[in-house]
Amino acid sequence: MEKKFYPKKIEEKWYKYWLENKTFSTKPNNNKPFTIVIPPPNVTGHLHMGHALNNILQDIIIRFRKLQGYNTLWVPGTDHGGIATQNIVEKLLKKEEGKTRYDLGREKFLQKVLKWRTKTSGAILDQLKKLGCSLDWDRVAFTMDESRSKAVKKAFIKLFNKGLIYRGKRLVNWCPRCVTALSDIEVEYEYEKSNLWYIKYPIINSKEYIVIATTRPETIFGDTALAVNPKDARYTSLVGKSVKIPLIDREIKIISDSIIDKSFGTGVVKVTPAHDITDNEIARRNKLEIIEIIDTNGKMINVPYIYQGLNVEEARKKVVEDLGVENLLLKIDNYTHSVGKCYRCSIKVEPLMSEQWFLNVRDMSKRAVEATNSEKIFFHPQSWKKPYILWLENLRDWCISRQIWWGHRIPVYYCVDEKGKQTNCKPIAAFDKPKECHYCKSKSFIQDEDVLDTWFSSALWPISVFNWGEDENNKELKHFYPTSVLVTGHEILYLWVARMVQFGIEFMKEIPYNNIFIHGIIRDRHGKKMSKSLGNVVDPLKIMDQYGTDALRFALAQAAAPGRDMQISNTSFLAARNFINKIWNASRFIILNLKEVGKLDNTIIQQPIELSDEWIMTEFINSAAKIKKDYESYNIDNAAREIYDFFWKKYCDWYIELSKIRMISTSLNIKKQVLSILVYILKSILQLMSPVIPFITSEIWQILNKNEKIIVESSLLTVPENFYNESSIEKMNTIKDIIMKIRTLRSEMNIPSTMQTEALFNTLGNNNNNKIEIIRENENYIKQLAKVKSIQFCKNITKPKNSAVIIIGDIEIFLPLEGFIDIVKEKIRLIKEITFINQEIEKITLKLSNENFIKKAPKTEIEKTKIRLNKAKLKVKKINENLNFLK
RNA sequence: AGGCAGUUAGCUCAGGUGGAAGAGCAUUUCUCUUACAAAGAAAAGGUCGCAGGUUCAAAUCCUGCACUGCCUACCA
Repeated sequence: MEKKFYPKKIEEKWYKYWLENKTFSTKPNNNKPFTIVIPPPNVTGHLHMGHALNNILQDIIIRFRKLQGYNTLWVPGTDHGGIATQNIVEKLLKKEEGKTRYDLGREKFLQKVLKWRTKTSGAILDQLKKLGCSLDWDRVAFTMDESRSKAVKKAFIKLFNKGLIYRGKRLVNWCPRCVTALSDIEVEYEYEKSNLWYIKYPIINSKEYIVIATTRPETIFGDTALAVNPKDARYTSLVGKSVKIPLIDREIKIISDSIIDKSFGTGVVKVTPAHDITDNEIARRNKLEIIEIIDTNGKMINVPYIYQGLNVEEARKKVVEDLGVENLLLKIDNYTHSVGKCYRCSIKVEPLMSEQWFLNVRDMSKRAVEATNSEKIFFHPQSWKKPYILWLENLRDWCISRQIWWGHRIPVYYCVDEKGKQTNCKPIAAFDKPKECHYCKSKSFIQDEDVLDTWFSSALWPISVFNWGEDENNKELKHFYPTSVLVTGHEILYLWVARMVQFGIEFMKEIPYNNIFIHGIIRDRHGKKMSKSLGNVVDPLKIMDQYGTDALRFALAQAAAPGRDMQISNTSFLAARNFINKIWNASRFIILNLKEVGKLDNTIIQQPIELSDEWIMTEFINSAAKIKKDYESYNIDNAAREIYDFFWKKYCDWYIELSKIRMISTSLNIKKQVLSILVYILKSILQLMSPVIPFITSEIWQILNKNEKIIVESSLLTVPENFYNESSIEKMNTIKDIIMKIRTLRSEMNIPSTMQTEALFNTLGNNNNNKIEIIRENENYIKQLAKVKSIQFCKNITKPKNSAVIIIGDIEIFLPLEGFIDIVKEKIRLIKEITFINQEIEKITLKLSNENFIKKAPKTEIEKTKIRLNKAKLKVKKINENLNFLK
């Protein structure tokens, strides 16, 4: 323990130790469980700052609860990441072999993905280890392993048999690039500059036109009506009439629907039910025909030959051009609107008609809302509760099928006849291919081609990790479920969190967690979201190498106010690293001194014998209570700040410095006494720090207690409440104030630090024995920290020659500074102080002369103000006296 | 369009229940003082977004506005 900089090597050493000793492996025991399931990162993923933050916060919570004696469990795992993973492997396939997944076929392609995933999935888990995460590595789960697959099938079959899962042709969000349907929340909306095209539709049997405004002229071929608001007087006479669709001359009717906004565009809307959600609803209400004109690859179909096969953009250009030629384009406005994009590939989503599987979530949502309203689930911060409930209440059925290959294949089987043709029998949901159809006795079946939305398996995560799929009455599930808290960013609140609640209630009759801790997003120092395209990504692995894992953890913890985004930059990591180093060095000081006194029974705290002892104990008791409360209420940032403040500003700056007086004592007993307190507080604060900075605290703890349990497995030391002494804080403040004022003076007078001065404490009047008593008792402190060699006490003397003065209440402190005092400087200093105090006096006098203040303010407040005024007045008087003396 | 946050020192942020503006980083000055120069001591730096209101008293409570960010939405 010689080095002045803390050794980073210990991080690897300690994690290895924890792994080898299975420190984080948990079995149900008699203690109260505290459980967290990890938000499983995608197998494709590599650790970014967001992961680091998310997992560090979980780790902090788990580690703290372990210290408190809970039966803690944090379950690790990874997600198969459906579309995202398939996309990556497809790209790789194209690059390496120039092939598409169709060239390989389903089976071979899946083998390829599996092979790839075994290669990569270890990486992210190793990175979690590097972060120090106290996950139970005996329980690594994967959303597509056997047990999780069983859970998915089981859940599907239950829902299917209950009639909640159904198949139907509906308008869905479709990604033409991923060639699959997406759920409503997998679409991200972005603003885009575009145009509003005003198109003339000729009215039948008339020379008139009716003009519509649209952002999608290419979809006119799919129009099956025009719609106006029934209350729109401009058009009432036209409702019921027919118009011709430009370029194809198909006739459609003008209808009315109250959803139409009179003030938008011309107040007339072209209705394209097959490719617009609103239009689809209008069509349903008005029983309109649905004509599909865009296929699953985003190409035009069922349109005149010249447009056939064009993609949407090309078709738009051509249609606009042709409308112009026909003189049916009235005008083009600039227009900015939001367009939906695929959350996986950012390609524009096309709403289109497609046969998909849906899950009816109405009842589940209702019960999820009830659970929140009845306060079974708490949000941290609370502000997320409202949007969460609102979302659940407006939820539409969930499109759960995807037209990709990587994922849980829908466990639905259709029976086929001898010719291999699908029959009309009811499809069957089952774990395995059925033996025989109940209806037609056919023995051959085909399985549904689609796979399930990744989030379907994620929604089962809190129960599937406890092997619900295999046995829903197993001991572990009963013990660890419901889990204690879910820690997540708000970006997957709906995608994942809400659905876990729905499924938890559905399958376990109980919510999956009691608390939802939502943290913010990490931004760069300009407040921008970190993204690859912006090139502002900070790699946590690099930060760990550069500053150490503890520093990374501390910096993130300190910034993680619930629900608030955080800006983080190198200076935060630097500051954190310096703090870690401070801990190391302070511990070195104590350990070096411990060696000198030999063995110290550090389980016994000796009685505080002087002010600083009482003070640090009292401060510690206060801080410890705050830190614990902050950990428990997910205010990790506050806990980190309190730790920093207590340890550095109180323990190091004052207590350790003051302990040196006794440390240089020749009496072993005196040394032992102060060391026992130093060690007790060090050990306790190390414990309280250890959830945030597990490595350095483990190392120091072990040096302090060679034969004891490691800090991770220790129990929090009891706080000696009987040493609490409120008055010590006030007393200590008096001493600190004096020391700081002397230091300031010395600094302003440029007194060399090597020079010790004398100090005269001059008491004014008679009624201040209390304070002077405190100073008398603790004059050592002033000598030690303010570089004062001797202190004299006197009463009502006038200022000695060549000395500077400090006035604190009714005590004057004279520092004789023969040879150092600069009379001019001292004068300027005193005058400056007087002007400052005079301003204060003015303010207070004004306040006290306010009749209403005297009448209405509480008496204590008036008293306080009066005392302040008197003190200020006295100070001015004394400074003036000193000033006169200088003349 | 609606909802929710935020706006305090140059930067990043603290400031339960209203009673004299706080920290870290950066800056300046001194100090390698026997745990720590990745440190210590000190200084400087603020009309608490703007405008009203409630109150004896507002950074804090209320109303409006502005800007920033996020979420939601059937913006044709």
